[in-house]
Amino acid sequence: MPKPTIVEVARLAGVSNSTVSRCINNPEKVDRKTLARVRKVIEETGFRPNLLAQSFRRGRTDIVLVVIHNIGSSIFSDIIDGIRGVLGDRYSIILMESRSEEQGHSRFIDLLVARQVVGVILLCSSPPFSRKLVELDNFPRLPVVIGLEPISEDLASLPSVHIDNHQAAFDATRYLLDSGHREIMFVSGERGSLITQDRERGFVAAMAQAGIADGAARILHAELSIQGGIAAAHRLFGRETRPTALFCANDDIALGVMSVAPRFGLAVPADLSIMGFDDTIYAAMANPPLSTVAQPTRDIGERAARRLLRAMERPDETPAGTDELAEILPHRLVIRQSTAPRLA
Amino acid sequence: MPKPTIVEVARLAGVSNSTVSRCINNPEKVDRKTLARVRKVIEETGFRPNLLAQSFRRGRTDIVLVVIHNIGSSIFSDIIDGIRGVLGDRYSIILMESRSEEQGHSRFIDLLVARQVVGVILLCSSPPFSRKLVELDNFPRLPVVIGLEPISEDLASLPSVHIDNHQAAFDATRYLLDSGHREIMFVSGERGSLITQDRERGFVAAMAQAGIADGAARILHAELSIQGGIAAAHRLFGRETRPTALFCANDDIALGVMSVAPRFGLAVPADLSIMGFDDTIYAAMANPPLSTVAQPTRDIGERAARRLLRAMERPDETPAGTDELAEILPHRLVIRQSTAPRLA
DNA sequence: CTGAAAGCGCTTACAG
DNA sequence: CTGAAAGCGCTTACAG
Repeated sequence: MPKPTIVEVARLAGVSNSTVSRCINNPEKVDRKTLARVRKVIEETGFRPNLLAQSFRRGRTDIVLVVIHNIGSSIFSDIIDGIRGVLGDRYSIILMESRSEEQGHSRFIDLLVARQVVGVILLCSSPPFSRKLVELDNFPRLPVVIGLEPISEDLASLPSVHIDNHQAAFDATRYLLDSGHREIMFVSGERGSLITQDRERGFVAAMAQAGIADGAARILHAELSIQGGIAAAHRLFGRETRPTALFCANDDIALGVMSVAPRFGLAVPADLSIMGFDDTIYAAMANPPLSTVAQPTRDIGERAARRLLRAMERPDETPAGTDELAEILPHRLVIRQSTAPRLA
Repeated sequence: MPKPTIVEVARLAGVSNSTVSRCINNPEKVDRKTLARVRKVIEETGFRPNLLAQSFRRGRTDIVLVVIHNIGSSIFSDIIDGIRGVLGDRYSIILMESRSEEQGHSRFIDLLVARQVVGVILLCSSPPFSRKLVELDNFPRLPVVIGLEPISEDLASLPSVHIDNHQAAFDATRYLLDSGHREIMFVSGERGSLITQDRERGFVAAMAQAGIADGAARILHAELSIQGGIAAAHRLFGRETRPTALFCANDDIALGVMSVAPRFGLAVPADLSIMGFDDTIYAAMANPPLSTVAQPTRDIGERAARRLLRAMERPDETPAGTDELAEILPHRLVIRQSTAPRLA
């Protein structure tokens, strides 16, 4: 048997389509008896409105798109929990990996332009996305909020929720300096992203404040992954002068470095202190447990979702008008056993 | 200015809506000159078909839903790469966490019933999903393929792609036995899932073959996470007789156990051999690197996608007719340094 | 190769 | 509180 439509329900209940529609969407506007009768028919027939038709007719869905870099990264898990907690009941959340865009399987723009989604939370604002979004600005504004990563230049007008990456990198570097280290290097992320730049400036500033002027020369770029960390370690430990402390742009890089260190005769933290970033669940599992910079992931998700909610509910309101464009959340140094005072 | 519709394009190009529609969907059926003219207008106006209208009209989308347990788990990353490689150009892939279902933010059924998706790949077939799917069977069949986990009883009629979990657990246990261990325990997953049962039977069988009859008594149930491993370790190491080897249902459990072992004075692998499951990227990073059972993740993704493709393209064909319902892929023992022969 | 026409399943003013 | 009617933007036989 074919799926029942609203027409069929109306016929069986002896009312008009309009009334059935109201029973679904505005039950308070319907007479109690009518409502009961219609609901009974809906129950009996197993009718469910065709969401495709509904969305089409209304010109909007109730789907929020959350873009992450890749699903393998555990840091997104908490953020998305936060998002779901805020958006959960009213909106569906679909996930998209920005990675897939890079691979050329691009549905992103289709989703947006076709108004298949009502809002977007960008948990990564890497170049391919930002450019595409900007190219879209001749289309009606779609609410977009950036979480986790600070905005790229392209997206400077969008609201965002993230930590102060400059300060976080400054604090982490400062901690290593205070532990007596001088030969510190920063294994940073991919060149060019704003988040990377922020952190690099924080690193350089902390080094400069400690009287080390060539901070910028002590920055290495790596892919933000275990592989990236391993590759960086090989470049790093092959040199004549080795650092005594390493600050890494994320925990995966730090774990990669840590796995390679023994092969170069380096013990962590005796010979080499390592500091990560993100405080993923694997940081605490490392041996030795990894010191790192924690971000309030769940909170980032919740706040990003709240801002998106506001933007979706009041599309007329200029985001800049409400409050600060960027919402800055506190970070926290988590000191474990991968860092230690420099041996004299 | 409002978004142009097909009507507007037709007017500007001096043709009918039908022709514009053909230019988009069946350009080969349109005169070259006409096509060029229409395409020019499309270009100039920036027209893009409203996918919502398109999908509604066609009664189908081009969206495939992939359900994973949670995005924090790195094992899904490769699988989804595989899926995307096969499905990528023709279909959009959206991800859904089954976790969110458990939290009650259920959009799953809506997505299916409303035909907002044309196919589903279930990378977890835990109870809430399987039950809901089964309840749906009065609705038109939606192509569904199960990957990674073997089917649950509820979903016995669906095609699936996975390793032989019974054999894999048997092989892993056998390896520990061959290394001289007798006091082996299996830290299994949550009770009741079919994949767990398969592995438990494999464990018991290997133990029995080695003359250890009480294998079933040597099974512990844990949540498939680092936390689960930590909790299991506390239960386990508090006992009087401690095992000399542990086989864990996934790498996260193994890592959790490994992180706790030192607190009980247990060195890995000297006092305790630990074997994981899945070979996630973090297994190789552990200290000592974790021995584990590798699944051909990318291949699982690709094959699941191919089966789904076939099911979507030939909806009439009974899945059972094509070939075996379950496609079994080879697993592989990856022996690193967390396992060692039992000390005499 | 092209156009006129019907229709997908809903929602939404509008009138009563 | 309810119904008749129009219409959202497309696609698809059908006729020419």
